[in-house]
Amino acid sequence: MSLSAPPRLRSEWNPLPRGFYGRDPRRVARDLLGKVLVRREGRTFLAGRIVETEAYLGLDDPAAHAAAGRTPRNYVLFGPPGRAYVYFIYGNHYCLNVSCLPEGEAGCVLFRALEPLAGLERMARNRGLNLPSLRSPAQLRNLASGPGRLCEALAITRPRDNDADVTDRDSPLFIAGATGPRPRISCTPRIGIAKAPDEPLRYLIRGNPFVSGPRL
DNA sequence: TTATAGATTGCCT
DNA sequence: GGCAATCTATAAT
Repeated sequence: MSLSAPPRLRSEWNPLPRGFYGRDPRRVARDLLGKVLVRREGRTFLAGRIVETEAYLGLDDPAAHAAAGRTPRNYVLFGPPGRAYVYFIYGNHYCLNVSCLPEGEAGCVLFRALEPLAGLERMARNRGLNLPSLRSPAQLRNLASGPGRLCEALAITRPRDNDADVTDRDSPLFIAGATGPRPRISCTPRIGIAKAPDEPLRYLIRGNPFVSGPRL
């Protein structure tokens, strides 16, 4: 299924350094594919391989929350790189981003889909699914495919997880590197936005079944 | 103070 | 494919 095999053991989840995030969001979005998003819930660890991301460029990107300038909602985007930006949308769902670019510049990457690696039972429960449904390939695909589903599976909410440091292995939310060959990547327009809909800023692992929406 | 759109999802026909 | 759910940020009055 996947060309590169991400680590499934907690001891091998080593956070990426802050410098990884202090770059152009397009580069970060592409390089995050294949990496591992790790969620700690008490003693339980949930993890998934990042298979789909979108870049949001900051003040000059009309589709980005940062385009409105710094507000109480989006202040994390203007802070140091490598922090979680969590927001609530459509009265129903949370979405997870990570801040990019040096402090003072507001770019970010939206996480759109995960391939579940660890804690699948807990994810299913968080999503309101029963455990037998995990045996259905379709249900398994839907576990964390989509920005809202991903947050529900990992129980990511605001304000609790907003501004979490994803470079700290003791954080409730961090991102670990991966070994093995780099995944094959496709680039498409972003999904679900009305402004700047044609910019090719969505990145995905080619052919991966956990990607949401058009797979290309 | 009121109105509206929104980086989504799931259920309906 | 259509649309309601349901809250927040921001724009308009």
